[in-house]
Amino acid sequence: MNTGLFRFSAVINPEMYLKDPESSLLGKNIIRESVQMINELGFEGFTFKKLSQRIGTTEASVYRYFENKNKLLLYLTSWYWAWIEYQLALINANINDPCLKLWNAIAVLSNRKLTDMQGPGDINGLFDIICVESSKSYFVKDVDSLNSQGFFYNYKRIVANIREIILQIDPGYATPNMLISTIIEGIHHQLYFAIHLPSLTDTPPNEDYLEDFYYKLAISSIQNQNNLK
Amino acid sequence: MNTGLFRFSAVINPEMYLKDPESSLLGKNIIRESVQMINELGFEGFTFKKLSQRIGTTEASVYRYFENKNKLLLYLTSWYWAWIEYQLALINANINDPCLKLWNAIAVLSNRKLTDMQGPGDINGLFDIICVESSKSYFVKDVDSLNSQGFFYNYKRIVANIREIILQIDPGYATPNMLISTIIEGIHHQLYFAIHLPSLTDTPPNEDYLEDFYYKLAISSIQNQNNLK
DNA sequence: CGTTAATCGATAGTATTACTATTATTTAAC
DNA sequence: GTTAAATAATAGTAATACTATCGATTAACG
Repeated sequence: MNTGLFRFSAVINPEMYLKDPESSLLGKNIIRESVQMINELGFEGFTFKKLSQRIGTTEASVYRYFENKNKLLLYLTSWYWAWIEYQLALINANINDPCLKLWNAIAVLSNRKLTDMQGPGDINGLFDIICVESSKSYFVKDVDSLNSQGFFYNYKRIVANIREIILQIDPGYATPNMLISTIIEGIHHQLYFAIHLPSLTDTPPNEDYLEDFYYKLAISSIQNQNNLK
Repeated sequence: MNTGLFRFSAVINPEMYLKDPESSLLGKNIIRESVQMINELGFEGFTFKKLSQRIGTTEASVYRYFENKNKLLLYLTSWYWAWIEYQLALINANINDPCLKLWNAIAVLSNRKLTDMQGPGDINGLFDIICVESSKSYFVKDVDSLNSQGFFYNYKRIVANIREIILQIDPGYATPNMLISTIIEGIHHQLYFAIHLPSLTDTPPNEDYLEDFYYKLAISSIQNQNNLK
């Protein structure tokens, strides 16, 4: 619950929707229930028809908000990255140690360090969608067109954001973008593998094994880049 | 061209197909053209109808070989991993240094060190499918059922294979599976990002930047796991 | 040489998906 | 109280993802 005098509001490229889902009750229902249903049915099994039946409206009404379900997925992922940007700003406010900042960032990306301010909607359900379905928003034939329309801007901002932290640790580190995107996608994969394909990951020895693994991976890569033959 | 007296043959779980595509000319056409068409149209745009028109047969005939296009994708990815297992065996035959073995493995996984023995079919086209589409074979609602039927066995074998190399470098390394699956998925992502979302990766400074990055990442993680606070 | 079985092509048909269009009704805005 | 906007209701289309049936061809076997 948000009891404060300000609240989080995601900045989303308006071209992702036909009508702003935040602007009406129906729009909010579309967002809330689509998160639920994508997790229940998987993105392939999810359709606007099923969604409209569940929220007691018609397919045509849903289509007035989103061109198709891929655009809806793009909207959800962009919303998530805006939320992450906000979480990063909060958790690293007034912190100077760049290593701690990196640790915090990795914890936030692992959905572990959530500030007490709750997000609107089901943020855990949304995180599950990010882990399982979000790569389907860019592994598509029209990725270049989507990219030129700025549909991946929110994701890119997070990568740029964490790149600055890494460069604070070592301004000479050569491949910060590769490191960050490897870690982000890695977190999502490992969480999925832990549930569905456990032999592709390792049994968690402790609570924060995931942050631990990726933080150490990052730090050792940064520190060792010039020490290896 | 294979001019030798033995040739590569992939071992695939027979439950992935209804009729072995290797057993007939039509089956081989299905495999060859589906690799082409999935790359041209993307997996979502690819249909059995379009495939059958292209190879001059009927939809029903294609359905006699594969239950649906997801099973075909599973077949293609399994075929790829069998091919990789064979490549790994060749490139690391008679090599003792586990670090060199790891480097070779990462080079093979990056589609860079191909032995002179050509694989049947378009291995580069298949590799593109692996980078872009293969995660869609496990990010599905019925992943657990597919997994229990052994449909990801060939992938798991590669991970187990490279885990042994890592444990040769350091028998005490705690998270070899996480490291390997992170690297494998990372390679595929970075190659895709380099073409379509370049701000999520870094501009390649040299030819083997990708192997270089992931090899250093692996080695520094292995060497440093106990040196960090 | 003839029978049988397997394979494939041809055709047809169904349920679902992914939309688009139209109209009437309700709600909100001024 | 009028006007405009939003939505519900209905209908319809093209494509997708299959399934079923039926001959024609080929191969396998005795």
